[in-house]
Amino acid sequence: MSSESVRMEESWDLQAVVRSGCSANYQEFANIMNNPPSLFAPLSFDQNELLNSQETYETPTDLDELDGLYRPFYPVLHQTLNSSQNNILGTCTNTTSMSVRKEVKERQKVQKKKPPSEPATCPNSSIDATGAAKSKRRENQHKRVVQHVKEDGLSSDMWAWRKYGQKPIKGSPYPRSYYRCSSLKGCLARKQVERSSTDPSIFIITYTAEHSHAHPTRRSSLAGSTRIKRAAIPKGTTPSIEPTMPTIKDQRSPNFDGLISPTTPSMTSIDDEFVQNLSIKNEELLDQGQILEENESTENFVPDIVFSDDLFPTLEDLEGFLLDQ
DNA sequence: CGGGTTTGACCTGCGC
DNA sequence: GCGCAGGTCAAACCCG
Repeated sequence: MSSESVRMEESWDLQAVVRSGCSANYQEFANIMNNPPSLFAPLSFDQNELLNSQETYETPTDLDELDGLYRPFYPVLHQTLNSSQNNILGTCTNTTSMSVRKEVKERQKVQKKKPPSEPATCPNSSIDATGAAKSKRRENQHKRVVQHVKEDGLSSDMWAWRKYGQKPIKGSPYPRSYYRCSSLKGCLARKQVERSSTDPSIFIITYTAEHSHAHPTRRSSLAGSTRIKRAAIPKGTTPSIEPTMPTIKDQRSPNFDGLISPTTPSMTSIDDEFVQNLSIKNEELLDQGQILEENESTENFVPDIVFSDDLFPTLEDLEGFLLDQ
């Protein structure tokens, strides 16, 4: 990533702080400014942390419990993609830093302070027609899958998302962005993306509700979906947020330029192109020496899926595995 | 013209 | 009941 893009990102984050007026810790923020996150740090999960956490921190590693819940949010490739972007050549990482751990713990504290609520029994669930919408809203909030990813993992989900809002979050210098599924009108799937306040190199993605449709089949099948657009910026204003990335390559965000992502908003099935792009990206990462650095602590880390040459000596093997999922 | 982002306003739940 | 914070809406705008 270029220094220019770093500056751009920094300035947008700063604007987010200034404009939102939230109580940012400026010393901490200054530290962040002085130590910009590595964009190519490996994508990761902290397995134990996520396993230990409560309902709002479900993760793909808790597969037994989560499977039914998790699948609707992710295409078959989700887990493998995350792993592959990260570990495709057999590198495992304990991704989540201690600071993120701390953040999670603190959030858990907040959660515990709240009276326990049964996910199945929504307080608003037995009311009138207007209450139905509220009820659904609340219910959606119970179905959450939280994921921590590094920046280069942000493009790893294959649904098409449309941003519909952004809010400054108390206690965090970074705003939270809200996305809804744009593949099909009426789809309730939601996605929130926010940067970790304690480890800016990590993004916290929260999926809520379920997709009410199957994946669009191929990118070419969705009219307009592959168009790359620049965000509309009203006259007299400047972008106030970090370059939000999720599935749409944002042309204002140079750090995504030149990166061949295995996914695009509407790309939802495994095909030759996907496998090829996966391979290309991996080679790029290798060339740039961006595969996992060994100095990350690996304590508590249990890899979910490890990709290696032994497991998948050829792309056909990998593709076959992915198709089986 | 369709589909994307931005952003202020509004709605809702929750804690005090 | 009030205020805060999070989530959503919708108008304005942009781009191909």
